[in-house]
Amino acid sequence: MYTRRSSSSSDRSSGPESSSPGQYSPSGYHMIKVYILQAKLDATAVAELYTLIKSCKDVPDGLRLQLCGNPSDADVILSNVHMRKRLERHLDWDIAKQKAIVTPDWLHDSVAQQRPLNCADYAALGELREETDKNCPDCDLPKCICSSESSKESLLDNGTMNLITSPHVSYNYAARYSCQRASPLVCPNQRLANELSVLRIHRDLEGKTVNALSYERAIAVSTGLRLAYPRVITQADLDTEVVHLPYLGEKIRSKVLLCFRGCYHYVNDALTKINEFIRFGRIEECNTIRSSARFLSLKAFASIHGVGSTTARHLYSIGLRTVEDMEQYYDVPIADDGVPLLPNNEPKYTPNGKRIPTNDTIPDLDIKAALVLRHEFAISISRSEVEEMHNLIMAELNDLKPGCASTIVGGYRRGKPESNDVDIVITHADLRGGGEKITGLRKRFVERLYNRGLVSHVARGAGFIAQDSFRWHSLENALTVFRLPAQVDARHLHRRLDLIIAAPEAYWSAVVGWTGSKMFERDLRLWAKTEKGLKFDSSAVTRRHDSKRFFPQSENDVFSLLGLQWIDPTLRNADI
DNA sequence: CGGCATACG
DNA sequence: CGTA
DNA sequence: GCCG
Repeated sequence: MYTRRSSSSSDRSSGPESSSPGQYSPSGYHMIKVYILQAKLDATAVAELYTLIKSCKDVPDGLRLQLCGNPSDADVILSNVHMRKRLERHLDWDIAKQKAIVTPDWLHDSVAQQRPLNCADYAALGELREETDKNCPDCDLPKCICSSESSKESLLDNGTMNLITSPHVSYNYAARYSCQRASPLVCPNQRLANELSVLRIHRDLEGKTVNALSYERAIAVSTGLRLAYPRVITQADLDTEVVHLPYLGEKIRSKVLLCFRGCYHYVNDALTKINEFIRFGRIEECNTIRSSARFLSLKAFASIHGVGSTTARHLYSIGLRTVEDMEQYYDVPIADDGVPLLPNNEPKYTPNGKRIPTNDTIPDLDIKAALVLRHEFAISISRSEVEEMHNLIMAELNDLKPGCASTIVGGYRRGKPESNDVDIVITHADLRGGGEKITGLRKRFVERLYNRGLVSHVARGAGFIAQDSFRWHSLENALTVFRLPAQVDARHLHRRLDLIIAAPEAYWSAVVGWTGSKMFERDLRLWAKTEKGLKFDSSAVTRRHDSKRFFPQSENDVFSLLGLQWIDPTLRNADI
């Protein structure tokens, strides 16, 4: 049974391991969700509060705090705003009355004593002292299932919290489209998938994209096999069922059989007529590919963000062989110690901790920058770090525009323990109708993150601080490079972050469109076209004959509009 | 033998 | 052409 | 490379 765990818009701050306020911790303290209202707090103060919250994780049996990206999800709100009028600019008064609103001192003192202190003593607004007292989460009674469950997201609450993937889907492993099958993250036939992946990458790098697509489909089928065969495939399986699987045609099937059967394979040697012995469980062609210098060079080139197979082949053709050759070719500055130098992007601060606006363009994530950042980009991102980034980003956004809802999508939502990047879909009731409102918010948000020193680069020259767009959009995305503040994470690594701003009517299409995996998305679109006469993209479902657009109101809506069974995000891992 | 996802910059 |  |  596969229970759904994270597709409501209110998963803002809910990783699978996060607790709701009603749950007990081993320490006896409840998890307290803290929101930081940034108005009247400078960047240094905010970073210090983040660090304090994070520091509690290292104290066993201590205070349990969780940074929270949205005030309505919070138990406690930290604020330096003391006037009702000013507060209402950032926070709905009805929500404020359901929270404990305290000064940052509450956090300092509570952390110092490793216990939640009495909120009333720290009330930020005299007018709300009573509510703050009443809503204070320090009560040690089970009835303290206080506040936040009641203030659940209404705008995007889609009523599909407890969907499960139909068992029927799990036995659908021979279906033609990966959006009809269940593809779990880990499959026991991993070796087969890895071998096929070598062939896929090779075909891709050599420009044979349709061949590569065939291998992708074969891999996607292999990933779905696990639920039908909860074990490694046997000879008997091969002889009966596997031969009927889609996308394992004559050529790929012979390689698959080779990989599984493993024992002997006959390659006709024209001269000696001697049968060659093939190593167990491997596809001979993969060995050739893996040891090819050209393959290794092309693969290394294409691993750089912004370099695809065409550019990789070009670089090879003009004599480049290593990424170090690329550094020379692209004039990447190298320090005395041999480490590539980043252009001087470090934000400058006033003594108050406010960033000095450079009024400059945001640096572009071009190939040169990507070369410098490649080592950091290669370091994977843990789930807790993804959540940390999300919380911080939403705290910033809700300070800029209160009331935003968001979902972490991409590999994180598919359950991957480590991510290469972070994708977040964001919406707000005010964005209905899209257009300039979305462009405006995206621009202001990225600009703010840049000025806060949280974003260092933006992909494809969208970095002009002042810039107008004429086009109408219900969805916009910003491909950025993000860094957690050094006070929050000493490594201060550059991470790739994709922000997708969607009109509310486009939200669920965007969530499905950005959850992936890549093959799952291609098959959704192919299924929609060839089987249903529909077009699916990340903003809507469109009927092809009259262009009528449909706006799904839940994730399940997307699937049912397309005539598909809902599949849990963790079973959409149709790629390796 | 034609099609293979769709959109954006 | 490259990225999602 | 595979499918209709």
